[in-house]
Amino acid sequence: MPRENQTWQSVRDEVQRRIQTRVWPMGGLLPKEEDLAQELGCARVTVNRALRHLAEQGILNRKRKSGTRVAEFPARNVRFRIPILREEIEAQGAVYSYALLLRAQLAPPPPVRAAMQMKDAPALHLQSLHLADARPFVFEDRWINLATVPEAERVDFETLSANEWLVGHAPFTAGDMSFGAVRLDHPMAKALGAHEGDSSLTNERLTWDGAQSVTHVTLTYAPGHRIQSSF
Amino acid sequence: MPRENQTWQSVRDEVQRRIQTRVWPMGGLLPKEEDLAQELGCARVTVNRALRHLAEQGILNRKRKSGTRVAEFPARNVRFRIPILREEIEAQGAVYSYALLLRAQLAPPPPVRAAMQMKDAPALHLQSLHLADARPFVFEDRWINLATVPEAERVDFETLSANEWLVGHAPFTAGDMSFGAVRLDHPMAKALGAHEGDSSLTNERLTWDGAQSVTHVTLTYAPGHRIQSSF
DNA sequence: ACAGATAATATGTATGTACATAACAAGATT
DNA sequence: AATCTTGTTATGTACATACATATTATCTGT
Repeated sequence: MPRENQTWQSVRDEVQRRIQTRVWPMGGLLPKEEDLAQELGCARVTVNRALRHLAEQGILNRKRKSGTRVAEFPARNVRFRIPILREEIEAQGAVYSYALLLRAQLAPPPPVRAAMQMKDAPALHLQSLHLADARPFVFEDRWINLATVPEAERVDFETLSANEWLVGHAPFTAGDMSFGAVRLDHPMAKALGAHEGDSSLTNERLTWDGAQSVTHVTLTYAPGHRIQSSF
Repeated sequence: MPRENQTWQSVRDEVQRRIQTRVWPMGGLLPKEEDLAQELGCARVTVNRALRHLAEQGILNRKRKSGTRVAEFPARNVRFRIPILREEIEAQGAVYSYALLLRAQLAPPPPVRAAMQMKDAPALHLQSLHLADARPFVFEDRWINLATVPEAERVDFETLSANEWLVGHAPFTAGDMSFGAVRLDHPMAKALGAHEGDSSLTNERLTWDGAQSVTHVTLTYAPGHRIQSSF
């Protein structure tokens, strides 16, 4: 029996076409992989890969035994690329620079301490500014768990940003990230070269190495900054 | 020759472990799939799947012939699940409700028209509010391209939100999304039950069906709202 | 020396096959 | 009826193998 040598991408496209043209309505059940493979003239594994890909994007829901259905509400999974700050700035053709504003060693305030799940041990607190073409781009407020990364205590972070040092020295296994908006208070506005009361995008990250927290960062972008993605 | 029946997940974990423990330093070259497969006692395809997965997350860079390297700057791809508003609200245990504030048919303002790449044809303009437990959750400002979705003209959107109607009636093939922050002006603050000058997270989406734009939305969340993700 | 053809190589993917696993269904047991 | 057991089924994944494709390295003729 001749196979027509479909690629998994072509299967994906055909499936998407059938969803768009309502051949398979929202919430509807797809034929099983085996039948689909036979109909399209390819191997089941090829269909499997295509469907798995669409499921990862949130377009299909798959469950063993029950089968594959078109997602009722296409809660698409949008992916944002989160580069290191130097890269983000240089990618837009600007010159990157960095300034350390504060370096202290003390117990973090309760909310941070709770989020990082650490005892009342001291942590390293850093505040710094990342600039694009000498204009403030983002303000970084960071806590580093010295129980997890003791070497950080001996780094001065004057020339190398914690952002980059940690990437090279503190591996992590998992993390959480969130975006929000914040009204700039006077000192933050001053640091960012903006006006008090301006609105900024903030990005909060918490990383873990196993069960131990590594670092907690809050990035406050200069007003007007957006993060983008395509899907 | 006995295979040890590795799963691709176990290969992924082992690779991640070696990256973390600096067995394979940042920017370093990994052995080729074939060798790795032999070393770990599994098939090359299994290694392929594991490495492909890590590359998708931005942890590895792969290029034909050149091989696989540990990403210099681990620009991890963070995925956000973007559900329909009703789902997002009900998922947090609140009662969903919706109110249409404005419905008009006119040519969109230049920035929107440019983004949607439409002539000076009229579009459908909708403003509405989505509420969680009767408290404003997000303000929606939407333009619908009537050249692409003419049926929208005959829908009143009084009870069914455009958010949900479009999901069921206007398929799209691609889209862009961005997040930003905005300072609330007086009318917007009033609509959201907030104060003028408060800071809100905004989410802008533009969807396409092939070369034609479908809809352009700006969501303005109530102050304090954050979007989250794990990685 | 240089441009263009050619070979070598690592990843990418398609196939047939086999078995694992989750989830539901139906039947057996209490 | 409630619970436990046992099938059945569709997806999930592992393997050997073969070939495709992109990219680099090398050779070759001028």
